[in-house]
Amino acid sequence: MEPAQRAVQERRRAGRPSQAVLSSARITKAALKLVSHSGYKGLTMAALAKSLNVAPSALYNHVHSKQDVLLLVEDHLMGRVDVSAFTDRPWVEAVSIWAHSYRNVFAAHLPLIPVIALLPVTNAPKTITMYEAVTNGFLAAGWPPSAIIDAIVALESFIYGSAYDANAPGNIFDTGTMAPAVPNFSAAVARRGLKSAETAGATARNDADAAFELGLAAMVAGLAATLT
Amino acid sequence: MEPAQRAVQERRRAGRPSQAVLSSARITKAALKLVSHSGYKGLTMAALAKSLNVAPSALYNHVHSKQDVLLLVEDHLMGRVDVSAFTDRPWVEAVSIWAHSYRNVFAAHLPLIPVIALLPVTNAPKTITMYEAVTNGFLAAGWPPSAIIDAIVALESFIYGSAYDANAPGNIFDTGTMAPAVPNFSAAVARRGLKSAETAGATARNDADAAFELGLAAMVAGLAATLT
DNA sequence: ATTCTAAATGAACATCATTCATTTAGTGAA
DNA sequence: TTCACTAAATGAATGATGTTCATTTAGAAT
Repeated sequence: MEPAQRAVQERRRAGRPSQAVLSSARITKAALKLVSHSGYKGLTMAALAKSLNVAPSALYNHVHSKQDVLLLVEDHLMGRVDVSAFTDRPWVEAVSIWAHSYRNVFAAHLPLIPVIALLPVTNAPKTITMYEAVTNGFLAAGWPPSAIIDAIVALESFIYGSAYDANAPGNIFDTGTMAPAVPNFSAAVARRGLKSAETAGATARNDADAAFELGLAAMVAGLAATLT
Repeated sequence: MEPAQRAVQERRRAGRPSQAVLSSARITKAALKLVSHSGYKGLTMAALAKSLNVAPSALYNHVHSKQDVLLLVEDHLMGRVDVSAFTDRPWVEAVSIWAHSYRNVFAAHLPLIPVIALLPVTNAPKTITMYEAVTNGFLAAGWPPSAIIDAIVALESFIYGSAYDANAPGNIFDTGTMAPAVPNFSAAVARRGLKSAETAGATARNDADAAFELGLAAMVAGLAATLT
């Protein structure tokens, strides 16, 4: 059998191969595929190595740690966040489109949120590019440069928290045996999302979506008000 | 030596002791002390057991998992969140006081955020009590019950994200070698927080605080506007 | 007296990320 | 050409950590 058609089961012999087997891009794609199949619980260095037909220790020639792998995945996913509206739509609409896209992408990748929120963007080119597009949208809308980053951070904070909330179970506010002790909260939970005349046209598909729409509209309106 | 004055080094012999050594309350307090001394990295079941002068396996007679320990700690900390303003202050001010307190408490306990955001409150009495107080404040301000939970969830989402951001390193937006490729973002980062005439009176102690104040004011104003 | 349950010990496990010695392939300098 | 150096692979070992299980002991219930 030709080396180029090496079967998955065959062992490669020790030593540097003529053609490099691994690369950041291959590791990123394999990690993403692994996550989509088995979730983040399935994303272990051993499983990642196996999916690349490589020994686990080989990965460490390309990344310093598993955190590095997560950063690669994070940056790749950031390319899926839709910033296109910042070039041709009004600021309020563009922010909404961006925020929805951003939340949707990372709601499916919760374990990356600490990575995005805490690690410098220095080695995340797609992330940096995303920020440039957003910044341009803010500038075009007349935002003073000194306030833009704070506004973006505020919106991102809400987006990250909303990504978590999108994964909350339906019974998250179940008060159980304490219900009689907290009647007003229990009643509010029971009435959550009941259509009123005003909200009859709303389109939220579930509770988490409704909370996200409400909070996003509020923050965007509040931020827009600080501009005038 | 009396059993009551047992030294830390002595081993207890196997078998059920006359007086129970462990309890949820003791485990909670020991976990909290451990975290305050060594952080969440230091909160291992082995270290927790050692601090209680107990074998690690003994903990599992009182909690099902480490997640359970985190839930105990989370609920205990929720008692530190200040909801007092909801009884005697205007809604806008009360929400601000509550949100600041909430963020400050959990910014020091980041690993608990997934626990709060994803686990049912059913076994977290202090958390439930906190929600009742907040709900009462919303009701007193004239909020319709059907909208209260969504509003609380939206605010909490922002608070959780802001707790993360409060732990971000100072160089989180360092674009490094990509700076020339993203000039507007880099400039906005450089100008972040520069005092303008309008913000000259602001009191933010650092960038994260400034973003939190901006976002909170925006969301509170936006939410208040939906009431009228 | 006997049985059952709760709560402790201590040993063992399984899972993981990570490190290290070793091997092999290419590259650049002497 | 030779030699040294670096890059990239293997495979074995390590250390940390959460968790389980058999066993022991104490008190409560039958």
